[in-house]
Amino acid sequence: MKGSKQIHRIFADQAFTAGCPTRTVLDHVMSKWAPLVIASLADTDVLRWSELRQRADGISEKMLAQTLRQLEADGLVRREARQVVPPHVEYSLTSLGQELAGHLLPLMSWINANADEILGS
Amino acid sequence: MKGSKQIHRIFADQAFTAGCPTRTVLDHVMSKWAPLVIASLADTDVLRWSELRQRADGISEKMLAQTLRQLEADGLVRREARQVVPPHVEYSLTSLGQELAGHLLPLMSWINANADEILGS
DNA sequence: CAGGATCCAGCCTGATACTG
DNA sequence: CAGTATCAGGCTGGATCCTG
Repeated sequence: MKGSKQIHRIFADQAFTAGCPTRTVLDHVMSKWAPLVIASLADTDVLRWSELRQRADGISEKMLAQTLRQLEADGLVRREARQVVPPHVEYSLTSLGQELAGHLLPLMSWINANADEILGS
Repeated sequence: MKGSKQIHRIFADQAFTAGCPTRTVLDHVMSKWAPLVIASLADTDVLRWSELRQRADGISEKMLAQTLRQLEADGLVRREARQVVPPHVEYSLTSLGQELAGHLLPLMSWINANADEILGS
């Protein structure tokens, strides 16, 4: 038998084939801005719209809205709006989102540690 | 002091600001196809072009070429071509690429395990 | 403050053809 | 087998303006 030395058998069943649910979620999580939003919320627990715009440096309002709505629909981010004037909306991670962040943050830390070497080669 | 309960301080220095090297690497690693290519190589050690096309289900030849060249330039993937007819080219992860895969595979495993719950909500 | 609506540029994809 | 070249089309993402 060949290639059985790895622990993580990612492509075992029908995972990560085109159109598969796993692929859909992968595209959501690996989208351009989702990692930054999730990491920001993991870092600070609760953030408002304007704070998220600063953390995810360079994001447009459109993409912040789109990313937040997507993450909320996926049950990864919780949105709480207080009915006041001016509006006050708070975003935070759900427990599922925190689980995800537990895997995402180490990856981003590694990128942070190795970015210069990667681009320097 | 606020927000000091997390271990991973992702946004500590100037990391992940727009145009920063960390952001560039993040975009490479989190691109649409790079995760699938890296996971495929982590799974099977050595793969040829046609095998990679099957693993990264749905990828076009153009994007496979682009993704492989990017990963090779970043020092994450090694390309070895034997000068024979017909051509025989092998792709594998560098040690740096294997390090990355070590963080990427758990994330993808988690996605595989939770995809249905995420999309079902 | 927290978005929604709109328009436009660029990237991605798909198809096809060609090369060593 | 392992790609490169080209072109058309659709979709994503960005910039700007507008609203409760």
